[in-house]
Amino acid sequence: MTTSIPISQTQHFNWQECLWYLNRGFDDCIYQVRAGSVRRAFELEGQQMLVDISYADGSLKLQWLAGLQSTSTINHVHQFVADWFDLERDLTSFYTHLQANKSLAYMADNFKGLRFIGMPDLFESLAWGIIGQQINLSFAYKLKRRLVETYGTSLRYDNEQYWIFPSPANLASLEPAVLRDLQFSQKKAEYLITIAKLFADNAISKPILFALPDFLSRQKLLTDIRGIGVWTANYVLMKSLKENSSIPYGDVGIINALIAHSIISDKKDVKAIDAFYSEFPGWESYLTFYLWRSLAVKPGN
DNA sequence: TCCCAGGAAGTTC
DNA sequence: GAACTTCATGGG
Repeated sequence: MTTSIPISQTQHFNWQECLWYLNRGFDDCIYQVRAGSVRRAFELEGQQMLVDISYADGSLKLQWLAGLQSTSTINHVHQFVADWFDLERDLTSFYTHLQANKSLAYMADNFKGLRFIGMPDLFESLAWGIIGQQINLSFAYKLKRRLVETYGTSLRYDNEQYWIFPSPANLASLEPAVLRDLQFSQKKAEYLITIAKLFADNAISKPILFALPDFLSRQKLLTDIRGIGVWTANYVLMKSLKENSSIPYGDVGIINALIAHSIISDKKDVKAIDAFYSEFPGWESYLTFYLWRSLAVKPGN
């Protein structure tokens, strides 16, 4: 059976752009992009599900290939997908800001309809942030795949295997040495296990973060955890909690994109970076995402 | 070989 | 506090 999720502001929605970003040359083990659709497995209350997501007539269509459709599973997956593709955003103001900047105006056309691709699962988002620290993205995706294929769960459908990110409980009891075998550094192994324990003990969760009064208090809760600095905290707040004004300071990708657009000339010029971002109040996270998008090049473009 | 990767923590001055 | 050092390994 198929279910449907409406999209706000469909004039600023381009499904092919979103799919292209998902499939932009990195090997993410957590979903599979096909022609016109993406497939992803979910797990809720011990139930595994597989959903094929496509676009038609102003809404996303979810075809349930496997797993139980109940009120709770449908609600869970719908909320996840709406967050994943930022379906409720109105980009009109963002594009106005882009067009006001000579160097970036092209993005409002070239990337039109690309929604912020989020990571709704907070644990996955934090784990991914830690994995991605200071290593190139190709290697980071390899580490993620090894982690998921060793400690995650999966389901088979139509001769394909669909992986589900390991639960905190499954990682909390590990020794760092077994992650070292997957080529995690000692520190990343320790960080990841520590965070898995915090999740397993319910010391951190989306509701806990959302209950805090503002951005800085959420950031502090995260950076007080060993292994999470400002970069990781702001990355996660942007990708998972949909903070609009989060800038992952120090991000190599952002710096390279700003240099490529002749917006800064020195990676240490924090003042120039802040001045640039101040042109996009409320859209700092989107701007960051579009800068990352600019680093990936479409064949033929 | 050398330098860089979508950093963080610890140490030194 | 700013500036190094260490971690750790793939990729160009």
